[in-house]
Amino acid sequence: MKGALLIIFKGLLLSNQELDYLATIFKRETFKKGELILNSEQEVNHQYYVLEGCLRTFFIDPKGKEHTLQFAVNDWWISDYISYFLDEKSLLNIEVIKESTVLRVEKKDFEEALLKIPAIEHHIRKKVERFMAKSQKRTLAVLSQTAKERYINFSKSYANIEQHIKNYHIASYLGITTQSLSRIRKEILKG
Amino acid sequence: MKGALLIIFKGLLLSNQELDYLATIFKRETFKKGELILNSEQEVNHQYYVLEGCLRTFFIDPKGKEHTLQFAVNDWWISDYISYFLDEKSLLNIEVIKESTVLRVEKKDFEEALLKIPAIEHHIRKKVERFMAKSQKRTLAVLSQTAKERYINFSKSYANIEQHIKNYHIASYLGITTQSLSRIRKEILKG
DNA sequence: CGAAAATTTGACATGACTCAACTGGAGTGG
DNA sequence: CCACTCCAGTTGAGTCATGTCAAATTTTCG
Repeated sequence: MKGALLIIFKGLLLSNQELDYLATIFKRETFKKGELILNSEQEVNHQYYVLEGCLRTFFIDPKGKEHTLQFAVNDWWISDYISYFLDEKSLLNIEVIKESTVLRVEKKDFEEALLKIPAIEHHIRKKVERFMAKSQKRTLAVLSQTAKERYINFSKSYANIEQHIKNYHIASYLGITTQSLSRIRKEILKG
Repeated sequence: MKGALLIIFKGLLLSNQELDYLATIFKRETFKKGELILNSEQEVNHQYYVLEGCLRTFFIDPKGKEHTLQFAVNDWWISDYISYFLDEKSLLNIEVIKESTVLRVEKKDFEEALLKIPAIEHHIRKKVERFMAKSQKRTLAVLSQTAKERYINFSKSYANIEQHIKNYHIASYLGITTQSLSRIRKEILKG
């Protein structure tokens, strides 16, 4: 567990005592491909750090269509952050795309750790800031780019995970149908 | 200035000494309607806290079309956070929609303050978290809702600012043209 | 191998865009 | 006080990107 913590908080100089304490609040869990590990309608009060694997959060709209908000692979955090950060009822689902090993931490415990260890609060703030800037970039992409442009950028940014995931995962991330994605790919191949 | 700081950091118990220190890093500025207060192509290393007024950040895509990312009114922060948080070149512009009074703070100074006063670091982390969750909500809205639905939700959420802003500001926030917005409104009026 | 799931293809529908013309206020100045 | 201009907003006609529905094909995996 301590090894994993060194990965999460790499760059920080934590004492052995601090690491021991942190080790008590993270629980290692393993999930199989296809599992839905979050689909409550209640507030989400935990998050996961991904050690290994691939997961996604998605939203099911009133018409039943899925929209993927985020993929998470090694060294990413994942949760329903809309619920977690705003203390609202959960809207999102988390699906395990590839067998995954994660560290689960409860909000209550994590908040306590952030208060006790200012270096971690600082580290996490920086992480959330980058997360938020990336989210804004995504909004801009959806607003300003065509489906084809978004797909091309997606392929570049997520080259490493594009193999593991289904086309309908990509389509639902890009905000298009699988049929459109199929046509876009065909068009790109033609040149 | 101290009064303004009490608004920014309301809920925090700051000593007089801390307030004096903070007062040295925030500079009050006033802008007139129509001013463009950010359109550099360099990294953005400052942000604004809005005391009074209304501003927006927008992106101009390669075809010259504007996309509004964020409106900011009283008690909001505004900057090109894509540049500020990711240390990338600026993509965004900030336009003053209504005469505004803001407090400007440099990133260097602000980061120092966050390190010196952990209570502020904590406060700001919580703020960024909510900001990020709202940004994710926006992404979901753009992906899952029709233009009409987005407009209706916008009207509800921003009822207070809808009067001040032009239709083309709203349209560029919703990701549609002014013509489409005009048609949507007509349709809504008909019932 | 065979069934189920995923993807592709075709025909058609539709929401939103583009371009261009028109309307209606808000100022401005003679 | 009217004529003029400018800007925002609206309307119309045609186009285009993407969606829908249904069927065909390919891939996956028990």
